[in-house]
Amino acid sequence: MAQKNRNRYAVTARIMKAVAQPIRLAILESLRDGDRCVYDIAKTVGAQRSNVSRHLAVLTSVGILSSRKDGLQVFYRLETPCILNVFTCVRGVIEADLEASRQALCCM
Amino acid sequence: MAQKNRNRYAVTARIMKAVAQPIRLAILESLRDGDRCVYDIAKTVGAQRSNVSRHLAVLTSVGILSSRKDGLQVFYRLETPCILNVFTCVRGVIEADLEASRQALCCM
DNA sequence: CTAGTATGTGAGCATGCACTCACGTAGTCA
DNA sequence: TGACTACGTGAGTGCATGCTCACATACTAG
Repeated sequence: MAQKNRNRYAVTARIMKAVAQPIRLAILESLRDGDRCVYDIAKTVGAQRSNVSRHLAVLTSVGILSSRKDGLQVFYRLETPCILNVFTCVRGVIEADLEASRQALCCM
Repeated sequence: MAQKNRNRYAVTARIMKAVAQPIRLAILESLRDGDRCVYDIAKTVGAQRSNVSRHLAVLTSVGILSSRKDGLQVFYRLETPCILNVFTCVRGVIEADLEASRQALCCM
């Protein structure tokens, strides 16, 4: 049971780590509206293509993205769009932080 | 605008990184039902107290936890329980992965 | 076949991070 | 005051990770 939980935490952490990186978050949002090729993603995100290629590999390895080759280009696609919900989750944390800061200021 | 997004991604990634770690996920779940002291958390999670203490500091620094001193003990509390929703988000990804594997097997 | 383009990848480097050990600090109890 | 307890933290270590450069690969167009 404890072992099962440990495993569950490991898997969950692995997926979250794949997402918990600024460039990779940008990549995910750039794919929100449909498939795009590496060159295109790199331009939007503002990073080097070789670097973006590695990030895409990480996201693909945990099953969040899938790729499809079309001629010279490789198109990446959001396989599990539900991952974008983490933005909402984290937004909750950020807003709570802001609220806490506001309260702290009010009481001074 | 692009700068603003970059900043947003950085903040989001920082919070997600704070959570994307097996022990810290275990800590969060152990606090689901109420405040607990460090010694207690360490016992549940199965890690050394000094290590747990550091993890607690990380989670506190991003505003997810808050601490309260009571005599010898320090009690930690889930300040933003909504962060537990990430478990649901990631569960979606895991289940999609499983489904994909199943489909792949069926087609063989 | 040749030139050119989009992508992936090995190597190397710098940085960050998780973990442990040992010690310091703050509080309790006799 | 002195022994004990819960907690935090500096220092050191080993490993993971992000980035870049250069090159290999796969495909297209002429």
